[in-house]
Amino acid sequence: MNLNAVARLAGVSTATVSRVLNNSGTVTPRTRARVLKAAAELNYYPNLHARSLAGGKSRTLGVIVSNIENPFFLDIYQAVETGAEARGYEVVVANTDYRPDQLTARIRLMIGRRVSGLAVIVSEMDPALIEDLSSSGIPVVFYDVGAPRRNITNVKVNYRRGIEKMVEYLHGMGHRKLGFLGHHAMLAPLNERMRAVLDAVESRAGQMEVQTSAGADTLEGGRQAARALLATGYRPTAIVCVNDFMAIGALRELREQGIRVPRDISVTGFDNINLSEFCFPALTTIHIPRERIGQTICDCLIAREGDSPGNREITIDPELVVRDSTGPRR
Amino acid sequence: MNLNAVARLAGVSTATVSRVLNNSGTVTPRTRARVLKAAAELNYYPNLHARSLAGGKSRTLGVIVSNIENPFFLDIYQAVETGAEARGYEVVVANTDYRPDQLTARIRLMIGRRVSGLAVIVSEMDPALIEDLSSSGIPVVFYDVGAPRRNITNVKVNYRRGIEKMVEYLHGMGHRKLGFLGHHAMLAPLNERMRAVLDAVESRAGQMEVQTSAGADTLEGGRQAARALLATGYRPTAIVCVNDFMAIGALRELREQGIRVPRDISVTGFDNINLSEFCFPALTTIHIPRERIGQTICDCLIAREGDSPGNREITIDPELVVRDSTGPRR
DNA sequence: CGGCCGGCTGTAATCGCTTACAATACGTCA
DNA sequence: TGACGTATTGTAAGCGATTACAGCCGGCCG
Repeated sequence: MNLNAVARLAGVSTATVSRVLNNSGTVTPRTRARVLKAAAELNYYPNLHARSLAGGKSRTLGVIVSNIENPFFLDIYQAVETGAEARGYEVVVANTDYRPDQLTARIRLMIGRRVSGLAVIVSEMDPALIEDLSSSGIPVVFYDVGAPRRNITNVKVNYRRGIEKMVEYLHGMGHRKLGFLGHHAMLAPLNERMRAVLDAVESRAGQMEVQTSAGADTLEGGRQAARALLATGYRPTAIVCVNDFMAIGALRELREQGIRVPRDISVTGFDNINLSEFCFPALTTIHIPRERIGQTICDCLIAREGDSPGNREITIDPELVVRDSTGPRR
Repeated sequence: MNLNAVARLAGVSTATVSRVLNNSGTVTPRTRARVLKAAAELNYYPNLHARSLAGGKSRTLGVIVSNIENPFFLDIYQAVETGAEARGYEVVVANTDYRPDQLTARIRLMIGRRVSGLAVIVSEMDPALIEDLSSSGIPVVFYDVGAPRRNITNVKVNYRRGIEKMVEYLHGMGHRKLGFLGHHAMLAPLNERMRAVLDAVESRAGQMEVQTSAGADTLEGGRQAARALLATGYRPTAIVCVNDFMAIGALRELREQGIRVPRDISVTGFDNINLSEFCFPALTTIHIPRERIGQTICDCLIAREGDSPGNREITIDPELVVRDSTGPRR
């Protein structure tokens, strides 16, 4: 079932069929109707591969995330999708599970698909890959990693600032012994987020201390990280989690150990995913505007005529949201 | 950056390059090395559109879901992804938000992409679309809707049975006044799930009664549906939710109204998503084996040589999982 | 020494579409 | 009536791969 078949049935040339189907050029209403009728009759759907091959553009955006199970990433994907749809673009999403080899494979795949723009929302990036992408020429947005280049825009969240607000808040509530729960992808000692916590604590040296623990970036991972932390015998009065998703896992572990939150231990998240309001107790967290990030990504990737893509850096300043999972030290 | 460029740089023909890149045919180790070097040097990534066009196959599976925000759908998608990856296939996912027009558009898109298989995991289907898909000839799996055809397989969960188990369990716990929380896509009076509840209650006529309420298939939707139900003045002793996701929303509403679960009201979910163990109280629910469903879908869509696709119906019998959100009536 | 065979490469058709350019038709105006 | 501009349609050259088929070359056998 191809253009040719439709053309034959309608008694016109393929060019005309193409024009009708794309609303381009000029076509008599009569012919247009004939063509549409033929297409419908044959149950014809244009081959999009052929279309992008011939047209040289795919009208498709790629989104690569570390863990689509974590609502934070899902929200960003959905925001991009919304923006893309409004502009007549498709979105394809891929997951890396924090695995560097997967990241490489996914990026290859996206380049192979000749996406017209690519958003890479992952925690760590091999510089070689950045180089690859940069030289590929397609507009790229990196989230939270890398530096602007010709065709590369960076969206950064000021995590450091967010963590500082959080630690300051906890300090103000009298907390001095902290726990920090991260996920494995953050084990790298120079990880931005972990560093931010350590630095924030160190800047109040002598007053505060912190111990860290890690698990997978899942509910269960958060639970296990909490369990591991407590199993060491360390007794923090507040546990800072790298994100809300893991915090919810931690909440469960504490609940099952009979530790009351926030009475015995305060718990904080990060991201302010919807779920953070629906868990019990509702999480104190840091708000990251995922919707805005998604829009920004679209704006950068789908550059309007004459707009040059890339070479910008956009920073987002996160805000503290206090709910029920934190309270004064007792 | 195309095959031709690589061929020229390597001093061979495009056919040879193609053979090297696909590990097909026979190529001297020396030439192979030259080609690979040239490809690497040029930063060459094959154009997948051209590839599927020429090859006539896309090695891509499509998955269409109603609401990817609901972990139930996400889990199925991920399971399909896992199975597909193991077989060297890609997966593209699309969301309908329960909108029939979106469903049509997404199916068109998938056909346009010439996916080699399509899984449609949505609640309602226009028969015309089924017809369309059937005649398109691509292997299709419908979840929970439609009937087997030449190239169509059906995976069905015996909801009726699941709901019956649930109602029976609640009845056994002494509950007589039920509430049912659904989502809007189920408002259609002949909806399978709602009917199952009504039937289960009616079969115990005179003893049990039920009132229903609906919201969006989101956390907030569950909360609002719960609020709406209670706002009518109706006081059920147990609330049955159409799925876990909405149940978690309902839990929040009850908590905020000072209604204790399960002391004052029991709450049940459906699906047994991971979250159902992590919310508070942990949900009594019905287990739907998402992983197995995903595998089954892969098995059906990626038929081995000589295997004829479609024309089967697979039924899954769900199981009751009792946790902390339900208890005896008081 | 000629013919044949098998391993390696190259040539060119093909996939289904877009699009620049050519061709045709038709109405208008002098 | 003939020239001409405009609106509509057709012709055919790509887009970047795959792949059937043909060609070439060296070795082996009779």
